[in-house]
Amino acid sequence: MGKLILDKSPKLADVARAAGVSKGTASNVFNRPEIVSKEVRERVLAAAASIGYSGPDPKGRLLSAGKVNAIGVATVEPLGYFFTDPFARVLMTGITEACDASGTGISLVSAANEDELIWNVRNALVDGFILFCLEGAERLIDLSRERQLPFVALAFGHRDETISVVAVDNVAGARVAARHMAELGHRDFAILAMEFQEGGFGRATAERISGSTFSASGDRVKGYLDELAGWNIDTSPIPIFETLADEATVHPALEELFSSPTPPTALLAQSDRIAFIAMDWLRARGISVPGEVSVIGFDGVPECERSTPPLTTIQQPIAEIGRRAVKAILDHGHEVWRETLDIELAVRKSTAPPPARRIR
Amino acid sequence: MGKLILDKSPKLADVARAAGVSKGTASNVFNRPEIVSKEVRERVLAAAASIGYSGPDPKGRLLSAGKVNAIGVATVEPLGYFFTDPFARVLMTGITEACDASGTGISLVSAANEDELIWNVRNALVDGFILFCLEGAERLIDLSRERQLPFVALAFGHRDETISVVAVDNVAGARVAARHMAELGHRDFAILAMEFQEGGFGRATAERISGSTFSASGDRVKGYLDELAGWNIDTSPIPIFETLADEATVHPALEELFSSPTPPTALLAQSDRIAFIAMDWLRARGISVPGEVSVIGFDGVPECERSTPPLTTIQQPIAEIGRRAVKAILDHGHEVWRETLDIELAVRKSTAPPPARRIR
DNA sequence: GAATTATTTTGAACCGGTTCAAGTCTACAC
DNA sequence: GTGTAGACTTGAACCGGTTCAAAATAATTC
Repeated sequence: MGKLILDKSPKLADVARAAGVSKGTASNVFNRPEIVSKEVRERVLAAAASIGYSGPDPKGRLLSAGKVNAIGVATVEPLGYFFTDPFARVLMTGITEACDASGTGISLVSAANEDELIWNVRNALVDGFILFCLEGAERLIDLSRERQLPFVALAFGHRDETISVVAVDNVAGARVAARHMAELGHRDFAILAMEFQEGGFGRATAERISGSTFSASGDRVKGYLDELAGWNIDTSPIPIFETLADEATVHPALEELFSSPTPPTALLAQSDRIAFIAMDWLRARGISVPGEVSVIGFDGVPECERSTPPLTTIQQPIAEIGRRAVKAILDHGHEVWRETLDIELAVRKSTAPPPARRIR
Repeated sequence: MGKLILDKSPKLADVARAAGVSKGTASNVFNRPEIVSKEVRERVLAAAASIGYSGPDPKGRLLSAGKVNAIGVATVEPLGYFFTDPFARVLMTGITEACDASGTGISLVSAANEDELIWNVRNALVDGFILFCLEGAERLIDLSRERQLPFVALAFGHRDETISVVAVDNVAGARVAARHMAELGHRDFAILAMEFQEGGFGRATAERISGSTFSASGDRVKGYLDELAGWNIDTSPIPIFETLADEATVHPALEELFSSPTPPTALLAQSDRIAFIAMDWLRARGISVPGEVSVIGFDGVPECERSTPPLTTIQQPIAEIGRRAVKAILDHGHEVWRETLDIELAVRKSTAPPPARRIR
């Protein structure tokens, strides 16, 4: 009955002392019990039980083990983003599948504000990062690079060839979207784009597009225009509106477009979200989709099947992107790993030939 | 130009040596720069930059800091559960809100199989656990207790008074559900219950119910029956079917119920999920809801508003449960914290008075 | 110029484990 | 009785930081 009072939770060394063995042996009892003699093993276990020690603290193990066995999924958004955003949710499904299969944990890294994000990325206990590069991609990438851990950027067709990326070919996807519309006979287009540069919206100028920081939006515009040019359509008058994918920035664009004497018959939306907002607005205005206006989205979130009308869109292999990202981290670590996945056209009910009077 | 080759990533000690200061000072440069003289600070930073050191490794800090600054959210399900299950998603929304507000990270702890779950719970780098106790509650609770970290169980009206719990009053909720149906005039009931004991389904016996391991289902049955007894309804013939909340176990129950000469006019479903499956089945059979049969759910997931018809249900404050759980961990640590939140009846379109011919 | 006080810096202890080369012990063969 | 392989154990080094009392240095006061 040595010390009766134990103010701190017991540690491995206490167990070892209580059992009269070395720390090394005590450690083995918990991690490689088979190499310890039965007798000693039981003695150590008994000692552990008697002083209330319930196995090695992972915090201690971590340092020497080096590996956390978890990957961080990071984004510049509040944490709730992972559970509310449709795209993110499907992506997470893919990520979780791959993590489950490999016994890897997931840490959500994110923040409401810049300072916290920095702290969170710097201090996340993870073996690598998957970055949702929706915006603020640069910051996130810089921070991750600082950590000197493997990381892979998603949905980010960045020019920087030195970072790992799993993404789709945005130019090709946009071409497919535009081709679909052209094949249906449309000739009057408008583009509802995502941000080209931080926080911008409104009618977009050519320089703003070419100087886009967020390359996905720039690439998609390029894809649309390249394709349409191939159909002998003069692309220069096609209006391009930059939006933040919310009603506040999409509605004004629509107002402007549909107050024109010759409104577009085909709306090329750079994301499903933008397309949904547009369709809601059109319905509220009594403009029929696809009767008067056809709308095509981009991404292929599950909601496309349930919208009214169901949205024709460019389907990204969202979950697959997630799975590949995990593999990139786990199997390829620090090596630069770049993968481009195929997209598919998913035709639903929001696209049709233009109204007869508008066929030229 | 001392050592040109650096095979391992530099550590704080290397920086200190390179800058000619003590390790303690180097540490201060990164954590409390204000107490270090400008001159020394710059020298250390320069040394760090020159040998490629990018700030203290959180793995090292962890040990002495003690706190991870993250809480684990655990369940006995594959990781994808957090992103696909509607109830879980709303819960996570609440949890993320509270975590965002307090700058706490989230680790998802979960597993496809038992062994992995044990490993994951034992090794999760977290300051506490929130347990989704849907099933396998005991295991999860035992494992968490072993870790000697604060934890709180959700949606688990466990008898064990020594664990922290944030939940709703299932008995009261069920009473409200039954009362609503009774007030509408229903007298012919059937109960579609969740599991009472691991993996069970089919017609449930009284002993199976009273011996239920998963108390939520038992409590809800109790609530239904208590309330109905108060309406002078003989509760003994009310059929109670245990289900796994999937089609495979709900459909047979419905087959049996609706092949009877006097099928129920009121279906008390213990979860929205069960209610949705029931409504789908009824629609497929051409049985009108709520014309011929009224259905009430339990939980209040967002889908209730979009089902056909929209589901009348017992609304749990799901997100609030999540928020409170985080607070329980963060603010109350190891102390036993028990909270019972109020439920609300959400009347939608799936309940109505019984068909005239069935009013007694 | 000595005594105080404020500001920096140091160095050792500590956080809680894991690892592995070297050492001890046992058993069995010759 | 000696040699040797096999089975356990030991103990020190290490993982990468943080912390804080004490020492050193600088600035102020009288």
